[in-house]
Amino acid sequence: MRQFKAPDVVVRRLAVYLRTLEQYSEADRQYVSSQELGQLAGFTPAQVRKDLAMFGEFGKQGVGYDVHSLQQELKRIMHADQVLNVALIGAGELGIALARYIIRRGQRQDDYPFHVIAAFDADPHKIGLRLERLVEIQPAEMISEVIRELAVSLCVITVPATAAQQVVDAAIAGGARAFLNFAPAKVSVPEGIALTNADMTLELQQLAYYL
Amino acid sequence: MRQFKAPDVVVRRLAVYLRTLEQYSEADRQYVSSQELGQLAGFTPAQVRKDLAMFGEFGKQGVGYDVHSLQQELKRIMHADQVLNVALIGAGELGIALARYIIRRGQRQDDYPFHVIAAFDADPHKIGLRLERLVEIQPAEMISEVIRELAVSLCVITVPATAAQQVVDAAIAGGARAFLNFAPAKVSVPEGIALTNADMTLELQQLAYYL
DNA sequence: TAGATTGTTAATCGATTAACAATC
DNA sequence: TAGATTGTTAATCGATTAACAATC
Repeated sequence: MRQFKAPDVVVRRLAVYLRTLEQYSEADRQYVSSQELGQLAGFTPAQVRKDLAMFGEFGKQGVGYDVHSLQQELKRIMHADQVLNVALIGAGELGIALARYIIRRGQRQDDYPFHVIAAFDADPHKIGLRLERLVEIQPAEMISEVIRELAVSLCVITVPATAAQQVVDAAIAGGARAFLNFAPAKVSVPEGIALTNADMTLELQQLAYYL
Repeated sequence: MRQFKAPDVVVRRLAVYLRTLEQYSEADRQYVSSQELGQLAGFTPAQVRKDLAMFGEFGKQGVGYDVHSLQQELKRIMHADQVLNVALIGAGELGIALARYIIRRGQRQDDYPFHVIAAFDADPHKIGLRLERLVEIQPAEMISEVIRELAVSLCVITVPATAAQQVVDAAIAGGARAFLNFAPAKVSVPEGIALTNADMTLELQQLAYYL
């Protein structure tokens, strides 16, 4: 297990740093300072240094961070250096669109770490259909079994609110450990399981406050 | 303008409370305690009370909160009591799926506050097509003008990363004030404009850390 | 009245910012 | 060496939790 628990806000920023570094990497820049990285990522230089220092000493005083090696370190920390098997649970219109989005990105970018390898739906009419001619939709009853067989670690949840908790429970039973939940429902997960809510309506409702 | 600035984390929880209250409302429960609401929403009773107390005294000691009136108050605070005009910018597969999701929810639930009334795309072949036979896709050049004419306040951004900043700028020029950004790009907005990032890859990358 | 639960204050906890010695 | 920038410590800021008087 991990020796210390980095705050969620730091993890979020690390993901942004990693995305930002790609630009420097593509531009073949050798070094980047916390100042520059912060600027482009939208954070202060002090925060960049503090965040990175939580995981090691990656910089050179007076010079900055080596773009390539920092990118490697961050990929390692964020597990972006390994293939992660993703399952789609709920193959409605939204789910299919999201899954296609991930699959296509993986087809364009060869080091894209997220591979959609399973899809599930409760509707018998959808069973056997394939996403992008690749991923076959399987019945919801198979969730635990298939997730275990295929070593799925990450699930995208796009079922109706009423079904969310039960499919997540089934996925956890199969060994899944992280969930991106688009269902407008509160889903409880045990210690050690990660879940992020991405319910569109909730996001829009939050934004509405600022109007 | 608003007299005090509630922290973003509080706004997020308010949106959850509002969603949670619907369940009590449908069950025709008259009162709910901070204990019960917190339980169902996934927060502590103390936090519920503190959050609500920031906006007024909505409860009765010894009794709890009147479900209906708290719901009304929260709707007012969150601007869920008024129709909010939403534009979709970027009518690719993901955008269309998200817009349909919002439109259909509005068709099912008559007090759903988000109304998609405009859609834009840069692809000439898509101009004139309609989402759910209702919302016509217009050219990207029309963003500022149409947003102003139709009084759009909220935009869902589903364009490629390279186009994100410019369409947001155009929307702001037209008077839009809040953005839900699905593009994998950092978008800068001036003071007073709200923007939430909902980039799927970023969300998945964050989750990957916990594996 | 007795029991329950709020609204609020004080205590704790954690994250951000500022500053600077270390050092490339 | 001189200039630049890191890693880290201390100071500040803000959010959460605990506790309880007020009161329905």
